[in-house]
Amino acid sequence: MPENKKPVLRFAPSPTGYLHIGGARTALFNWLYAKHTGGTFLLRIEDTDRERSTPEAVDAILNGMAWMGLDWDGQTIYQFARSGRHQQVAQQLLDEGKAYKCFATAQELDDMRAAQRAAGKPTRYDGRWRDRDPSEAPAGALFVVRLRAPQTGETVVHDVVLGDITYQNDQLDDMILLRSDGTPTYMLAVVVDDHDMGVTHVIRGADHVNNAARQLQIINAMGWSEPIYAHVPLIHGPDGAKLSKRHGALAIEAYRDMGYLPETMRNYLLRLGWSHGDDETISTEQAIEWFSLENIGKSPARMDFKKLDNLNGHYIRLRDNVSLADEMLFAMSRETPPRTLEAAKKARLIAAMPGLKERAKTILELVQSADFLYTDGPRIPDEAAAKILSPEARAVLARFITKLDATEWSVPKLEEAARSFAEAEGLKLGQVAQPLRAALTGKTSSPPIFDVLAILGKEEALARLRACAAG
RNA sequence: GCUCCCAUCGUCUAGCGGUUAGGACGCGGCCCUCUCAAGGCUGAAACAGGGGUUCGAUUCCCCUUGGGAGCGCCA
Repeated sequence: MPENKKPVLRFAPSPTGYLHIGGARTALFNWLYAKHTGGTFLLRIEDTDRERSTPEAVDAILNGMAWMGLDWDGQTIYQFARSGRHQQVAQQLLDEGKAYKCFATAQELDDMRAAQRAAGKPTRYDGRWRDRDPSEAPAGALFVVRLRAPQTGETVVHDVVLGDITYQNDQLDDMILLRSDGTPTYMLAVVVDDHDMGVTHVIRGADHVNNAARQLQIINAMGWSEPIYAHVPLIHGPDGAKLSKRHGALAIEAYRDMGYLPETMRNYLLRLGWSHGDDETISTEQAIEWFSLENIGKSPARMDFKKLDNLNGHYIRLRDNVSLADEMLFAMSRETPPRTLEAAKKARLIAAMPGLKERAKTILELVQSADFLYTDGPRIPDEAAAKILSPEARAVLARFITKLDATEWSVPKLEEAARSFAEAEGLKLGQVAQPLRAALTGKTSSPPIFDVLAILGKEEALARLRACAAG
């Protein structure tokens, strides 16, 4: 690329499924690099496989990008719409003798590969039509267009993360450019589109390294300049095996549904395969400032949900109370059956948020931990809370209610009341606080109990306590 | 089978010839404390193995082993 030109990046998913975690990271790296360099970030949907591409998948990818907060420049490019141009390039290659027609049938090729495999040989197209004249083919026979790839020498992929990767040309065969129905293959389409779009840097999954060599052959045949490659090692499951649905190759939106925040995902995915010294929690702004291709690691990484949880807790604590309430409401709206919250309860939720968000690792946990705020009336204690509410504890509560009723309803006064009450009763504060918590929230853990008292309000709090004390 | 890539605590990683091998998550202990968290302090925990190169290898080279990717008229 010209020295003084801004980089042009692209994310090029195929719409044959949702946007998974690996794709999201690839998109993130491209986006970050574009932001970092002031370059352009383009989105190209690789929908040349008409059988497998679906509009639903396109939506899933677009929605996933939006949720991740990754925006792109200009219009989304659909590869299929450009097939005319791809064919034009193939024709040019054909005209220049850099490509040729191959009349071998699919069955014929299957047999060829089976025989090669059986003989312990590499499975490669044997070039059977490379030097034959098309006139030798049966009249009207279908053909594919293949690249007349170099048979000697080597092709080297200069990769910023992996270094130079050298392939002997005799290890590479003549790849198909145009299928027998005349449609372009992925190999041709990527090269042509990247060239036409002015793409300078190709950041993509390491599952494409082998493709890079073949794509380079097309680039060379066309006399185009090669992009800078950065192949990012793949993400593996917790067991080190290939990421499968079972352990995390989920749609990026599944992470949203599990209660993770997009800023968490950006930070987590960034650190999975990229580093900046000892820095762990890196804001998106810092990431843009610091991101570099050189610091991408070479080895595959595994998903670690514990660490994801920890990071998510961090970002939950950083969020403002209102946006957190909105996240919770969104999560509740997706439950079956969906739940909603009236305005007064939402206000109560927001008031309680500072105490709530300190203790949650996911939005889902937040929703659960706040359930004592959604409705009025006595709580049904869970198992552990029921244990605390012994007859003695209820008696303590009954005595404390009288004092509480005469106390000014503010956090400091309430705490003061509880402390002096406990002292007078010869109890530890916990022996008063825990029954209070159990009666008020139905649980054994909650935000600080005097905050809970204050947020619930005198009337509601006393009602819950009276009901509990009465058994 | 063939081609290519990778290899530091359980996990994510720092390290770019000389370090008490650092940080983070998780795990243990202590502190704080009305619970649970958060936070602070602290402990255990790694250079896959073997050869070289070098005064000196976690670091450079080779082999082994172990992982992974690719080998479609899919992308």
